[in-house]
Amino acid sequence: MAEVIKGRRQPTLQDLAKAVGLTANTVSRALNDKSGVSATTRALIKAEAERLGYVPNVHARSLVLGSRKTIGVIVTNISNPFFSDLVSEVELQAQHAGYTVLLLLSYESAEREQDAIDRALRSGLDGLIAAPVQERSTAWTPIIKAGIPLVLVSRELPELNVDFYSTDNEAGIQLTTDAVLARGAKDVVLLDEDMPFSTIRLRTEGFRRSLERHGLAFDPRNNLALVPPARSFRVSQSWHADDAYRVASDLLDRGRRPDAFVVGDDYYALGLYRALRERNIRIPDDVLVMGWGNHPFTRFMEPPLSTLLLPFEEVARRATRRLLDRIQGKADDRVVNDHIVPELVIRASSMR
Amino acid sequence: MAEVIKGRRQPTLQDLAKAVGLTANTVSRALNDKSGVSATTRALIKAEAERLGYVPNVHARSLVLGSRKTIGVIVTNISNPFFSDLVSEVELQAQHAGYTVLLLLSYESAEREQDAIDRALRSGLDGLIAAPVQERSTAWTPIIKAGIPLVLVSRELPELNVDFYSTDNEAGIQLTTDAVLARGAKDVVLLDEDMPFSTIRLRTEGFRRSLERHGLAFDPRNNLALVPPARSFRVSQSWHADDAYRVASDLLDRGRRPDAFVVGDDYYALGLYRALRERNIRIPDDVLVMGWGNHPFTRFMEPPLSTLLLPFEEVARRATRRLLDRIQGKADDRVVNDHIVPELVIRASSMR
DNA sequence: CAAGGGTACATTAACGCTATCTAACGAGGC
DNA sequence: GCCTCGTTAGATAGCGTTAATGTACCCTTG
Repeated sequence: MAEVIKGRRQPTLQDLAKAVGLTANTVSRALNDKSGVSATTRALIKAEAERLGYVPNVHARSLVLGSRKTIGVIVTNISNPFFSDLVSEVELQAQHAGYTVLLLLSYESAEREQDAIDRALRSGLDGLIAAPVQERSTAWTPIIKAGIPLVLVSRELPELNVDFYSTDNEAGIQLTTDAVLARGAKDVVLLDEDMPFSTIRLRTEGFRRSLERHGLAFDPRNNLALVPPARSFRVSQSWHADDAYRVASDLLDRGRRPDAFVVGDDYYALGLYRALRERNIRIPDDVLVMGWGNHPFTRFMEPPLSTLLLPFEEVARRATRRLLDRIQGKADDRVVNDHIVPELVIRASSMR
Repeated sequence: MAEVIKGRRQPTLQDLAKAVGLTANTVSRALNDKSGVSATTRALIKAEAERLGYVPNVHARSLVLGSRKTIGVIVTNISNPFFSDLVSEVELQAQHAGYTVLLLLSYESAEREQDAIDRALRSGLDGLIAAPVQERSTAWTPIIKAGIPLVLVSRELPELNVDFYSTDNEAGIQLTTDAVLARGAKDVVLLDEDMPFSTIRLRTEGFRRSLERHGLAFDPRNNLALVPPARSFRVSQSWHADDAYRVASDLLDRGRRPDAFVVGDDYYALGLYRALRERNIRIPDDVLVMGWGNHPFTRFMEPPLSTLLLPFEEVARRATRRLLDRIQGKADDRVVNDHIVPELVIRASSMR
């Protein structure tokens, strides 16, 4: 009994061939809908395959075809809604194209990223979509050397000269900044993370330009409030709000009273709201607030937070299509650098 | 030139063997740290492997070893923080054990789940962790027949007779219900999703028992407010809050004034807060509110929401360990059914 | 009815790796 | 100096599939 259950291995192509009295080759062609098999034999084979519960061995298949029909995704952390949206959409697109997705997490650490790259390299992937952690691009060269198509998202590594898709951070910050300036704000503070990422640099730059375009001076000491970088990326990002709360409280306690805040993360707005509320500073009457990310909870903040809808799904869609094109050799030689402009979501926090 | 770049395929074991003047066999043993190779040759081989950038071909390796060192995870949706935490932790544990993770999403649809199962079956996985969508267990039997170790999480399928790990829904609802009852609530409403899941049934049951243990009657018409089931699982779950807002508003507009709400999802609390605020019903003075899930934003709600910390990471940790044990044949024959008790997080919304 | 062409299947050979078995070699014991 | 034994490496086989090539056989055609 036990022998029957435990000892029965998965039926192979050979077993199937023997069962129908044909050779493995014919059976293979029949199942893969290739020519050279009569309709009746094909039907017979397929019926028998069904009956035996035959499942082709991917390992053997991958070996001979040189492909596993799998793409890898390296992101820091899927607790971040941006990345979970991104990964979800990649999975969906990949699925449509008959690919599966290998998930590799780097947890915002260079060593873990290196490890993820190594594992990607050893996983026989057909392609890789990655949001890099470090600015050092050399970690990725083995992927390129191995001939594995690579598409970057979210954070750019210009030296690598590979396709890149991202939300347009510069356009985004200009949208949010302009929105408060259009409502008459004259003294705006950008509350953002103190991290050496290109994304954050672009935001600061765009912010400065928006102010200057409106004839306002940009002074880092006055117009910038920096939230210390994240401590851990495992846990949910509520500490983002805590840190922002502290930074905003300090600023307000120093007597600073800007008439608008533009933040780099909706969670910062959460902390900022509390800091303002504790000091009876009213939103939007006394101060305008613009968020970043359109997190699901923002619509239910009090007052509802104006924010920026980031097109991460579209980023993922384009990146995946591009990757699949590269895998299938259908892509042109041009290296894509695509920044997708986000969308303003205006709610009460910025309306006066 | 182009020929050199494009034509150079990945070096194989044979290439490496030729380069060092040995056979593939010896090289294999050297690289895999098996006995039968002298220390000096081993070092020589490893150096040459490094120099050539040799990466073993997983396809061939998987074929001969019969394993891909990959486990699959099927969940409905990683936008749900519970599942993203779950998947993250599975990835972390798997990584430690030298496994990679294949992500398959079912989007809360039976057809997509079936598709995910098919793809899992055809992916040559060593094992599978899944949170099932449908209650029909037959979809999973091919996995079991194929001898792929399966561990279920979050939603149970008793007929399947496989290991199961979950947060303890019954204990959880009793914790939250008892918390408001202990603060003197006499008329409690459970605001939960109207879905035929075992998890939700268990919650309703536990809720009823908590009331009865405190000598209170349970009447579905009075003590239950049902939120219509989710429409789509692609997008973030802010509509959860919308739906809850509507249901709560209806209830309040019918003149019903319970002295406590216990909800099945923190997002419901978000909608509930708004409905209450609009009617000038104060939390916690007029009504106590208990959430479910300890989402990152709950600490920053006004007032901060008391809620339930769900030990999804622990669930993932145990499930993954069990799966790896099964894969490695180290598990006992006993089928595990493990419910991990959540933890109360008491904040202002339930304190009076 | 022989030549030609297509169909339907079989035979053989990879794909790149690991495992088992075998051979060569040098060291040590009597 | 012969035998034994342990160590190191080579030879061979096989994992399950697909691709390339071969070979019957039947049908058509002049």
